[in-house]
Amino acid sequence: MELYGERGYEQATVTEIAARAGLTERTFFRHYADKREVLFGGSALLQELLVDTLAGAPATAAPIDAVAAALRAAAAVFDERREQSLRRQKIVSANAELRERELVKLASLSGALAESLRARGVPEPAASLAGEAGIAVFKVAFEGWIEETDGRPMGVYIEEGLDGLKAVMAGGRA
Amino acid sequence: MELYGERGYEQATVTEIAARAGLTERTFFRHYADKREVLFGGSALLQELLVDTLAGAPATAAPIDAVAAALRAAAAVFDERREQSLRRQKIVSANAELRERELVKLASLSGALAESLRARGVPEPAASLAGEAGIAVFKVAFEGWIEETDGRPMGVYIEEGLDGLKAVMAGGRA
DNA sequence: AGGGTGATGTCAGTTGCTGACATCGATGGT
DNA sequence: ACCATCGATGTCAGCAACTGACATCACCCT
Repeated sequence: MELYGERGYEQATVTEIAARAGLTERTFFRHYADKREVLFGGSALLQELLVDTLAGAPATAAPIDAVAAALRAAAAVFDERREQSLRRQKIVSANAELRERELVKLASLSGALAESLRARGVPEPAASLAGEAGIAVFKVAFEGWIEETDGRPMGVYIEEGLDGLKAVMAGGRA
Repeated sequence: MELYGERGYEQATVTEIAARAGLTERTFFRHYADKREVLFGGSALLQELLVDTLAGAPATAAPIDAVAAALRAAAAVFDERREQSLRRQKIVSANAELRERELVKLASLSGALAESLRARGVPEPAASLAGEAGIAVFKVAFEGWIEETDGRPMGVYIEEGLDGLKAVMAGGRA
């Protein structure tokens, strides 16, 4: 399916993609809601991992700590698939429509975190804020992890992001 | 241009919209990059307001305080146009493509805040984190402000969001 | 008057995406 | 073994978003 890698996302027509997979265009659209979705199937798994980890955190844990646990679990998964993540991200960031869709997936993750926090009894707006904060940290950490070439695992970037956001919200200057 | 309000976003074809404005479909696409952009023209103004306000904050202000000032300025503008915001948001939230585009605009705001902070000498990743945090607060506050029917101005929701996020990041439970 | 410039119209074409209907292979009950 | 059913796939026709190429027209400047 990585015809996108060869010719770029826009240049690859759905008909070609389907043909390459031995299928019809119509069949493609029965499996994926639209041309973009092919690249975002894994996001549902990520969301599941985040929610499950968050739900598994001790009931006494503060919301931000439960979110942090979820982010750490996610980071571990990404570290296992660095190559694949890199290839995928290269395609996504090269195209506006794909970046747009990525934001939708991130927003969905944020919503899922918030929902999961609410299930633990965290009231609004704290639940939504914690969900958004978690995804903000994830975004910034992921970006750093993808760009850097030193072999630092994503978990390090997550901790850096968590600490950085805590400092910022406490009125820190760096 | 609020043919969207009458028949819903999807039902209104670009040809119709253009005709209603006394123009051609082709001309429409010369003014707007795509069908969605018509509803997001104001976002550039909002971005300008945020950036200018942030740039106008005292050089001694902590990043989060500069961001807070920008959010307060934005809130004031929204309060002046509550009716228009409500009508617009009703259309946007009713359609997935429009919600998607809204996320792009919010991400752009976040990036602009970060850029502006960097110009003040705030290092990465603090600048990006503060930008993301600001937009997170904005999102949650806007949502609350739009849904509620009591006449509380958006500034109140912004303060609530800022305090809430500070509490969350400090390890608070509500 | 004439020439340049920018906004608009016209036209033809590509591509993402959808609905309706046909086909076909596997599965399961009798 | 037979057939009914069902899920996945193919076929076809069509709509609407979007684009490139070219013509036209209004307006301004000299």
